[in-house]
Amino acid sequence: MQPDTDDTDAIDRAARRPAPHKGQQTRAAILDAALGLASHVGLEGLSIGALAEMMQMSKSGVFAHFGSREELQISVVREYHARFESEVFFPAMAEARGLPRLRALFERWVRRVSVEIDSGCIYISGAVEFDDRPGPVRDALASMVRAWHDAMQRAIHLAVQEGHLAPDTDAHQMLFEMHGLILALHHDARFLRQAGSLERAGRGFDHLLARYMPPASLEGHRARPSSSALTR
Amino acid sequence: MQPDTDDTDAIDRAARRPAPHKGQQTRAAILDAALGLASHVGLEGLSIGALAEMMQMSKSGVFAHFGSREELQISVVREYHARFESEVFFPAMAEARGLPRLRALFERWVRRVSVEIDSGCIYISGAVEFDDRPGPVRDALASMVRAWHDAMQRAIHLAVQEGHLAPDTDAHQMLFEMHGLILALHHDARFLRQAGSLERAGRGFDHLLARYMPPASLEGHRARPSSSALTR
DNA sequence: TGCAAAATAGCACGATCGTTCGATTTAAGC
DNA sequence: GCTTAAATCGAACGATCGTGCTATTTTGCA
Repeated sequence: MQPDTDDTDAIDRAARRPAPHKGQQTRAAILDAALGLASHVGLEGLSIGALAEMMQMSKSGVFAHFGSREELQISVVREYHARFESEVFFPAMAEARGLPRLRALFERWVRRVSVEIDSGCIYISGAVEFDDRPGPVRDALASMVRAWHDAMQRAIHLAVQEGHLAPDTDAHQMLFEMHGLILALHHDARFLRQAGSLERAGRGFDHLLARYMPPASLEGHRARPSSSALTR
Repeated sequence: MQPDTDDTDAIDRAARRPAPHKGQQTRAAILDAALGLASHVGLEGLSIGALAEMMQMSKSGVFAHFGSREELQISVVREYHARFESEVFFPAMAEARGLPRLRALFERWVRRVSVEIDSGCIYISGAVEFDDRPGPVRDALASMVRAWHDAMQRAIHLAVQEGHLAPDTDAHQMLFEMHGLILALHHDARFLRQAGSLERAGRGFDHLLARYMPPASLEGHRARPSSSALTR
């Protein structure tokens, strides 16, 4: 998760001039509403008219803050990314490297998705909406998802280095299987409204840990992958 | 997968009268085009105008066959369901019950999704599009996905009965994890355009089989879950 | 071959969409 | 407080959407 580079706009707006700042406030407020709206109807369903009504503003007033619908969508994606980072990534990085951090990452990821059972995850819905739609929105979405996956893979590698996972662990493969659990959780809980999905995701993660555990002994904290906090 | 009941329309149109049948032909042709279109732009992106242009027909000519856009969407879902059944479910049912059948189900499921890397799976995209949109389209979609999941769970139960899987296997849990692999495949291959996703799905399935294998011996064909045809 | 019915076309409607532009209000710095 | 720039509004445009209505063409059967 690289720090948002090339955000020259923000610099322009925030720092370079002494600056009027009322615009930024309402822009942030609009973005907040847009995020909530997009969570329900998707990035494609996001309409400036609906957003304006929700903000009690005129369409053109909202529009002026972004210059185009596409730029609005990209801004929403960036905003989502920032929140995801601060709710999932950064807190988990405070945990000790290795298994504790990996577990924290997954738990917070799951918690985020399960909170979003009522609102939808933009990474997931966006992936489906834009998998066939080239353009800057798709690019922004993909690069952020990739950054997140890279971060997860680094955490897995660290866990291998720490001896918490088997030395022959295929990090990409393990990430694939973890991601599958998240997607299945989102599908079953949000679309099928199936109870118990949260617990199934947690159990699935335990299965993964058992599978990728180091061959034997060597460490003390084994005997069972010690069910994650999610299944409690 | 119950045989489509309550399709009184079809009876009405096909059997009750000696019947003109040109309409049904073009209806089928429209449905075919609609399926292809919806695979790319989603059920929500499906527009009668685009469909008419693709069919070289007038909008109202297309419209008349369905009576409403919603009915068109439902018809597309039903058509997709029928094809899914005949490409995945029925052929796999020809395999011997237990592990062979379960393997065939998963392999054909994966093959179907991987063929759809260029066209998109309507079950998956539809789940995301309609997870927040109550109505008959969502109901149709959900009931068919549920039917498919039930079928998979029955196959798992049979594999347990045959002694091919551990007696304490949680069929729902295993299905959850299998479904996750499919969703991760769809995401990584279609959205991220990531090479090797197919193999990762196959390997993930092997991991699942290893995990849910019966405790020890008793059967001869073990020593390793024998990599599925997908990883070859 | 003629006739009724089915299939399709053509046109118009109201709604909503993103976007543009000029006027107007509001905020910020001297 | 005045002034200038930023922020917002209001109205309109062209496009596209689903849908209804009325002709017109095509089809299937006697």
